[in-house]
Amino acid sequence: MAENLWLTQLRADGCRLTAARRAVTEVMQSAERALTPVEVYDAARKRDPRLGLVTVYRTLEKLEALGLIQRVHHEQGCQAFLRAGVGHQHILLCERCGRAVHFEGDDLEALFERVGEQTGFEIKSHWLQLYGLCQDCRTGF
Amino acid sequence: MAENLWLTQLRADGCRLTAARRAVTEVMQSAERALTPVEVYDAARKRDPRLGLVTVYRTLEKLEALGLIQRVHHEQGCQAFLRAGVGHQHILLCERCGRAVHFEGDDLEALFERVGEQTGFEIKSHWLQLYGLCQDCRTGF
DNA sequence: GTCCTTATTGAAATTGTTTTTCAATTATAA
DNA sequence: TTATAATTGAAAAACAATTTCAATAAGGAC
Repeated sequence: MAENLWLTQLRADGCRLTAARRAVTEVMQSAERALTPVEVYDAARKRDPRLGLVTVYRTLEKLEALGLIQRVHHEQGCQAFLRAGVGHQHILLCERCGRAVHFEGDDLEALFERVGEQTGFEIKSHWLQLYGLCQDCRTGF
Repeated sequence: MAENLWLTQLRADGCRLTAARRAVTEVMQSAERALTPVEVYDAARKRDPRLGLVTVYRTLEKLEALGLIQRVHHEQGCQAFLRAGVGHQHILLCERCGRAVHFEGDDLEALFERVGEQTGFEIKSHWLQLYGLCQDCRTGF
């Protein structure tokens, strides 16, 4: 019953392990870039051809609720999902191929303090995303 | 012909100044928080009751292209617009009332350098948004 | 001010995305 | 193996955004 971590988590949450959930889970776990629901649908149907788009939406919602995937915001629209980082991590996206990488270690406390003083706001959380060119896309292709 | 800056910019871009554009412009210029196209539509119709939603979409698109408004990304969905900041500014949003404030002066160069080294990416741009509670929402209401 | 040209408009239709409904299916515990 | 309740896919509905097109009106020319 060699289950992977996400399936174990789903089960711990009281979910049944179905072909649909396995397919969506595998797709999301192995994705190198953020995928839209339709992209997930297309990819997952190769593993489970009977899969419906509705189930993809529902499964993504569940995975997001469990913190296993996260939404990625692009210039136009924000309906793409990527496996979540561990702990407090942010995303770095390649502008050319879309590859997504997590990184950590932003130290923005000083910034928050200053902005808080200037604006009167109490800063609660933040959201940082970097864009650039990945190694492959920099060095030709 | 006391035109304000946005209308002057629109005209400079070759646009005609219509009631629809005046209405949408006024709404966006005075908005304290990010508004969705439908919210803009509702507010702008108080100034120009004949305004259609399609025109709101088109006008927002134009204003965004001119850099006068910008998209604001929320947890769920990213179809809200706010007047743009001047120069390199970021947004700080109140989690409770939605009020949006611009701030500047993030110094993230050191972070970019380190992340670039670690990941092999060439960092091109970044995107930062802060969330918190504004003064009013902190001190009761 | 009047006329003319053409950008702009609103309504309707279209397209695309997400959610809801519901009967059939199937994972899982007993 | 059976019972039961979660899960599913298909269809329909709701919602959002875009395209089409004839009517309107802004603004330059006179």
